Amino acid sequence: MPQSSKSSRVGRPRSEKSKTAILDAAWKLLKTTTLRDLSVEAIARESGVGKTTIYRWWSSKVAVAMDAFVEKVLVITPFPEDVPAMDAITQQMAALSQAFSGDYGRIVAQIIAEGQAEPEVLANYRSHFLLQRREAAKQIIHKGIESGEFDPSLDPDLAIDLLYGAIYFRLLVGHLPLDQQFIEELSQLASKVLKIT
Amino acid sequence: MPQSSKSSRVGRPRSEKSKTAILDAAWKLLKTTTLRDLSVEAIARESGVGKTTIYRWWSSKVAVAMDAFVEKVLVITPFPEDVPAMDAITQQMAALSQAFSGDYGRIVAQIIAEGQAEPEVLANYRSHFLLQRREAAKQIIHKGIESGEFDPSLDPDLAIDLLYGAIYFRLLVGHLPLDQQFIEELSQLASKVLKIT
Amino acid sequence: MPQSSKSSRVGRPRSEKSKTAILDAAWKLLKTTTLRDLSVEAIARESGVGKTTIYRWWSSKVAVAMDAFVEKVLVITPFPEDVPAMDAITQQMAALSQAFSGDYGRIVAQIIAEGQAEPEVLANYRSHFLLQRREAAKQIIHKGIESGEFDPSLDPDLAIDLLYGAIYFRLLVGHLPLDQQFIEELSQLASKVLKIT
Amino acid sequence: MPQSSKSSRVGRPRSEKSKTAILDAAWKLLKTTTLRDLSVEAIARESGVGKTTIYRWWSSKVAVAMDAFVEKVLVITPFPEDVPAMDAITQQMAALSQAFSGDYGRIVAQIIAEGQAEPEVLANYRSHFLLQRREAAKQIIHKGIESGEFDPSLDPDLAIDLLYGAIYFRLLVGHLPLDQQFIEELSQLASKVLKIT
DNA sequence: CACTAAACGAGACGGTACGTCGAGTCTTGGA
DNA sequence: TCCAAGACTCGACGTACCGTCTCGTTTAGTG
Repeated sequence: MPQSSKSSRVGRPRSEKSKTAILDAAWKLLKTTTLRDLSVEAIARESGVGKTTIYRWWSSKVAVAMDAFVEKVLVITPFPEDVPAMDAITQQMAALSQAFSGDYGRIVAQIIAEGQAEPEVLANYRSHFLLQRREAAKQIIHKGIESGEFDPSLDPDLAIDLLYGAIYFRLLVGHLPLDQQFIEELSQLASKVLKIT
Repeated sequence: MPQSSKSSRVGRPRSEKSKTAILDAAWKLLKTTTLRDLSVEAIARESGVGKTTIYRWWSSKVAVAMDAFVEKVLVITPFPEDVPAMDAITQQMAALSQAFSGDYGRIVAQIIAEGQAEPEVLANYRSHFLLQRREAAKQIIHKGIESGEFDPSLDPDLAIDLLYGAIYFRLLVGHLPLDQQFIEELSQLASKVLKIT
Repeated sequence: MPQSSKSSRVGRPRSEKSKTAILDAAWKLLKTTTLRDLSVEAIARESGVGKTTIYRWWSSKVAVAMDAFVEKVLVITPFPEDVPAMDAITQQMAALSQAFSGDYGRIVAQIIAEGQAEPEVLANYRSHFLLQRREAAKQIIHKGIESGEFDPSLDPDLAIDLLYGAIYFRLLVGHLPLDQQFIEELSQLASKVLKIT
Repeated sequence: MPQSSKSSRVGRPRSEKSKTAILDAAWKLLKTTTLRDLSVEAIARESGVGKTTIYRWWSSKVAVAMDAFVEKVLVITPFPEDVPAMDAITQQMAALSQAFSGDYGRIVAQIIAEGQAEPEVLANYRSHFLLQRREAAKQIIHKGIESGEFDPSLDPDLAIDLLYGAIYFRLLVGHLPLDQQFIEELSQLASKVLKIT
């Protein structure tokens, strides 16, 4: 996207003011309605921007929502460093569960929901958020295996799916809460999954 | 809703023909579009029924879809009986993964997706599908604990969230497929989660 | 249009209230703006009616304007009866000129203008207004010929085009006013055109 | 606008290339669409010119169209000289009718149409085209009166409105064609209007 | 057997949002 | 200072569905 360097340098440049107004408005609206009920029209109204301007830069309301989301919450839930692999995993899972139990989670859930009808949205979610976190998690698992802490026969992808799948499952289906007790028990069970038996 | 017994017995009774026409039409449409793009208007058009009739008996298109879904797929993926607990679990997970990798899965995913904006839909999903299967799974886990096969310190809910969460995670986020390899590895890892170490 | 008698009698009947609200609103707006600047959106807003309702019954804003116009001014400028043919013509021309010098004329001019881009509009104007008046005028000319008052070699169509063409010319091009002097001189010149020389 | 003589001589001079590109593009587009459907945007696109440049020199698309029109067709339908007044009139009317029955007429009609909503356009039409022709016609009528050919009691303006009004009437309302028969009968009737009885 | 009352199909209703187009204005860098 | 390019706000377009509202028409049972 940042075709920075040389590319088209003629014409009026994109207005940063409009861009941030749009993202701010989207974010503000997202906090009070569902992504489902959000509309491009409302974003335009709220941000004082023409609808055309939104459509010029984003393909749909969900794309706007995703960008707004990225801007606001990108830095959340990093993996801790310089701790044993097991601790890094459990601490990050705890942080994610925590984050998912608030606004952050509600919006992630809605993005994944919209993604069921728009594959491109889901693909964006994966490439913008999920994959890099999975990569980080895999690194840690590998480190854990190398240090003899984790079971070398593990498939890291599957292990991640189990541990994080539990979090997403509760987030999306809502049959049980992402509360403190969940976090604690999950950490314990994670040991069983990851460590050598 | 089923004010069965005594209540109002006067007036024209509900038309079974319309009911099935509606559910059939909904199901047919669901196979070619998304639940998102399904509309009450289209169901009415397709089934040759007045919109009013649909709204008289269902609160939304998702409610219709869920009923259509129930009618068609209720009997899928039972837990096998008279086998060791571990086998019962893995066989059922395999069956569910299999089912989720086709139309069944696509529609479940869309129902959960719609549920993000309509809590009542999600509640229906849980009460109509999820909970009874979770109950069955818990029974089996308890049986496994009693027989000394499974770890008695397990929280069955959490164990289920890990194992089935992995399936739902892949179904909803689509980062990896619900294929044969997944099923096999999942079964192996399930042992680690459930059995005594 | 009035498919009165038998035709489709199912479904909710058309709302007379909406119909008149639409025509009233259109007429009101026409008095303060141009037909060009009139919009379906504005009519809907002003009449408190959904846009769909307008589009259900009319093909464009001009069609609405024409109907509004018909409703309001259909009865204007009839040919007087029981007077000599010459007087009938001149009196009606005077009445028309008068009418055309006000709102009535402004709107007729705009309808004809819109008609330049939409042939169907022009066709409607001709069939709803023009032709019946021309027929009436022809009748009178024939009567005048029979009574020996008018020149029997006249082509009534052409004569009408000259006399009324002058009125429309001034209306549409605006180079000279449709004032009292015009009316008087036109009446005199009409004699020359119509009578036996 | 033509601040001709001395005024600001600094800065980049107006590009003749752009000017002709604009007028050519406008004319080309006019031949395939209506003036109504013509847009500044399309002219800019077609001529490879910035919209700003068009707005810098013309007030609207109609102004451009009029200029394009002037450039292309100004020299049409002069009054013949050195013939009897009656012949000069009828020959010119014939030529005008002829011209009006083709592209020329279609565009004139559309200019007058646009003029209903933009008075300035109509004023331009009158000053650029109509008035000079009317002046010429009046000259001829006066000549005819002086030569004893025409009725001295005539109001030339009114006479012109009758004769040319018939042509404009048919052009703009389209109820009858501007064909050969019309031209012939119009010439005959013109005699009756103009000559001494 | 007539009467009542609810369900039915049809389809019109007031709305909201869609995604697009063109209007006229503004803001760059280059000529 | 002009020009092309192109981004800007604005307002209207015509369409699709929403959920509600009449209509006239079944289709039972009840009196």
